Amino acid sequence: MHINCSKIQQKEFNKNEVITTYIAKRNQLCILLNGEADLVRYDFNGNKTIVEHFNKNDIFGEIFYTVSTNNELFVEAKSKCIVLFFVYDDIKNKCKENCNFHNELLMNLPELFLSQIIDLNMRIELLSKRTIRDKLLAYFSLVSLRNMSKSFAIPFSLTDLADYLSVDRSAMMRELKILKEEGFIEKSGNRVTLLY
Amino acid sequence: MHINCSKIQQKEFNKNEVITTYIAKRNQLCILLNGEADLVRYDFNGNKTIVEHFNKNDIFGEIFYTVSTNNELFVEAKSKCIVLFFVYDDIKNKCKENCNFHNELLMNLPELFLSQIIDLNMRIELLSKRTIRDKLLAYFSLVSLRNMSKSFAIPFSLTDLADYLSVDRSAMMRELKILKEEGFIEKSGNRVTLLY
DNA sequence: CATAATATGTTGCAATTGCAACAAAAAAAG
DNA sequence: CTTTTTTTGTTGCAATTGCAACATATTATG
Repeated sequence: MHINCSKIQQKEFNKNEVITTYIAKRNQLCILLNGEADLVRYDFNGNKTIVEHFNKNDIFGEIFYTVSTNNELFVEAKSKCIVLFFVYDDIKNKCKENCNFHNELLMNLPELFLSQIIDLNMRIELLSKRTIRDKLLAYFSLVSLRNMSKSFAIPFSLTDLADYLSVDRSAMMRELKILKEEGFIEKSGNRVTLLY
Repeated sequence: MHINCSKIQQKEFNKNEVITTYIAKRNQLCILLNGEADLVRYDFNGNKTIVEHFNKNDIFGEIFYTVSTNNELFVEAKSKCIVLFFVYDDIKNKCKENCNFHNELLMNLPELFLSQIIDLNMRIELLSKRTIRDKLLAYFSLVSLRNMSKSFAIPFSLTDLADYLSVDRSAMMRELKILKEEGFIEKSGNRVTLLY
């Protein structure tokens, strides 16, 4: 697909490159056309949180954060990525060049936003679990549902999973071990099988 | 405003009444025209979480939860509420009665969804804080920003605030006391002043 | 206004979690 | 194929948190 609108930018990123930093002034909306990326935050204690994990066709950008969070937020490529950059005002107010791209995006906006909301609500359900065990089990049942199988590969390194669940890695490893010992799960490498 | 479409329902609720339960089959979308309400979840351990707190013009409903969460979710009126009930398909596929209401809602959907996303992202930021102290401080700074003042009333009971931050109430009370003792905040009743 | 129900405030104790530090394994880089 | 870097796995210990059980204050309700 060829982009004929001067206001849309398409860029490529290599693994570990920063795709964008949230400055919350430019009203940027991005679409991940290809690859995987993480939205990452470091708080003032140096704790890293993987706020979201993006796959093909996921959207992200400053427009989702108005109130300043005083923490640095940035999106990092986890593999080779192709990203489209829009300015939200050009979508909302209809691009003057009246290009297909902007119009089509405007049509799809509700569906895109809706799937984003669904993702965020699942995220909140995970984070609101009180213990590491409950977070792990909730996360596993989610991935299991997605893959429609009791056996699946965690799409994260375990280090990243801890940052995603917002818990200490070593404490999470300990809990994983206990879950194995108690016969709730089987695990080898990043492959998990639910035994319940 | 008079509703001329037979597919839209408007209902009133008294305090503590259940406005809707999420069954995730009816594709329901609701708009809170008046009052305040909480989206509440109880997990299998009996822990209550206030997932979201809704004010006038906020939206909620099943459409935001597709993947079954196996936990009971319901919306509870915290004061007298007036609520509009839509079915999302009637909005998306354009209502056959071609009523103003559905059309207008369709127009506003992106903005409504967007503000929902912004709310959810702030929620995630709170929940991903590692300690009760950090959750409290992040929450306070949020309310402070909203009210544009270092001094503000918490719009929750403290019991509800604990359920909102997903922490034990007594542990939260303890932390509040320590924050007072260490001179970070002043607090009397549900009125808090930030001293930093 | 009396009574019931709910919310606030407190504490000891046990369980969970985070931190620090390390060894071993695996993956990436040259 | 070596070397470097990152990830996994483990543990002791300290800090944080949750639980249970209260007393008191405040708010609803008849």
